[in-house]
Amino acid sequence: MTTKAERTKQFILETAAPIYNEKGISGVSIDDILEATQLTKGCIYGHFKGKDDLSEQVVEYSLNNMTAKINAVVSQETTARAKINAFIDFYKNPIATYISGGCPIFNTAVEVDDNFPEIKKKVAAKFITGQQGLSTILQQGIENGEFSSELNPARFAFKMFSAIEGGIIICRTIDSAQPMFELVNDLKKELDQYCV
Amino acid sequence: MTTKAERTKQFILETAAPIYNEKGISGVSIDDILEATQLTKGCIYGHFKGKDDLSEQVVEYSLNNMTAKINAVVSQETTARAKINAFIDFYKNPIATYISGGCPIFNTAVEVDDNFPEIKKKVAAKFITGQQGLSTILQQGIENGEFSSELNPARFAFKMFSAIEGGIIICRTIDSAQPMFELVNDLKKELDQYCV
DNA sequence: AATAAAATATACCATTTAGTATATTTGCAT
DNA sequence: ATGCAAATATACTAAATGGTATATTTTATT
Repeated sequence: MTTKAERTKQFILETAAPIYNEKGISGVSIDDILEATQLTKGCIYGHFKGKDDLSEQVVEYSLNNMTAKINAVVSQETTARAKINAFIDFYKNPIATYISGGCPIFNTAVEVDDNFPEIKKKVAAKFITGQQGLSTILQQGIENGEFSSELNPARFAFKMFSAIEGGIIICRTIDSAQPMFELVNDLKKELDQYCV
Repeated sequence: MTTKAERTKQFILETAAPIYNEKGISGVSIDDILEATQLTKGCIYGHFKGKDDLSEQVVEYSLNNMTAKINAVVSQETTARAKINAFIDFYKNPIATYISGGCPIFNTAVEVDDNFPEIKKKVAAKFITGQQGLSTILQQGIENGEFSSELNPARFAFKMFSAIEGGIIICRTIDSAQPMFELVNDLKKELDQYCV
């Protein structure tokens, strides 16, 4: 059974997550969170040591939430090809993103790069496990005969992930989803070339 | 002849640019700029209306500086192929970037997405002209027989640019340039396929 | 060299922000 | 149902931040 405090903390994390994703860590104030949650300082500071702690936990929540969602979508599929397509499709709409404000993994990566070493480590870990996950799927696709051994799993995974994340950012900035749809098709076609 | 004020303003922009690129607009305080420039508030506010104005002009300076540098590098080459390679190579080192802190176009894009509509417009314009520039180079490459007409200039340009920018961010976060070097090679190889 | 205008420095103010001490309310085991 | 501990609210403080009014210095023209 969940205690009241656990539920409140969860509620804070859930409510703060999109705000952090939109405004960025430096752009969020405690008052923003108070207003959104309709809670008070005493309550927030009862659950978090301070703003740094709050930021760290909110970002961690967003990262975990995002990767869990991706894993859920991908693991529903059975073939390697279908898994990769599911991954690509998960990201295909750059405007209406899973969590408002774009991909939290990337948004966070850009911001913490030079200034938040602790959070940076967490994002880096997500990149590495994500990259490994995609590589493994592609590798298994080669092993079970879906893909030709010409395919380099790690390199294709990196290129695909980079292009998708970069594409999202460009599309969100120019307010057009069209290039992303084309990109998604191109990436699928590129993988087609390795289908035996 | 440049006046003292013009030189001071230029100095402020130059000095502030990497700070903004590293910390982000929301992460920079006026005091950061005062400390870096060793100037005083009276001086800063003599040149800029306020923090918003300063931010806007610094970002604009960084964007223009970046695109001018890219243009310089690309326009030195004569063939379409060499121009594209020059573009790719310009971005190939994600750790030691032209301006400290990564690509200012992308860093800015991520931050202003939801909160700074005026600056967002400027970044969007850079994306669009950049995309057009690359497309035009590829198109001319087709026309002069360097590339096959199978190549879709706009789509290849978008994929390439997205992958490069996404790759930079991932590499900077995981503190490794290796995947970027591989990506750069893969992109060049991909373009090779269209060489006649 | 003198001077007006432009540029820069100094000293201050108001607001926002993070954080804390303490009071009050609420949850929950007995 | 009651009492205690946990959770939340209130009221306050200190520091940081953006901004301004005014004084001083510097630049450049005559």
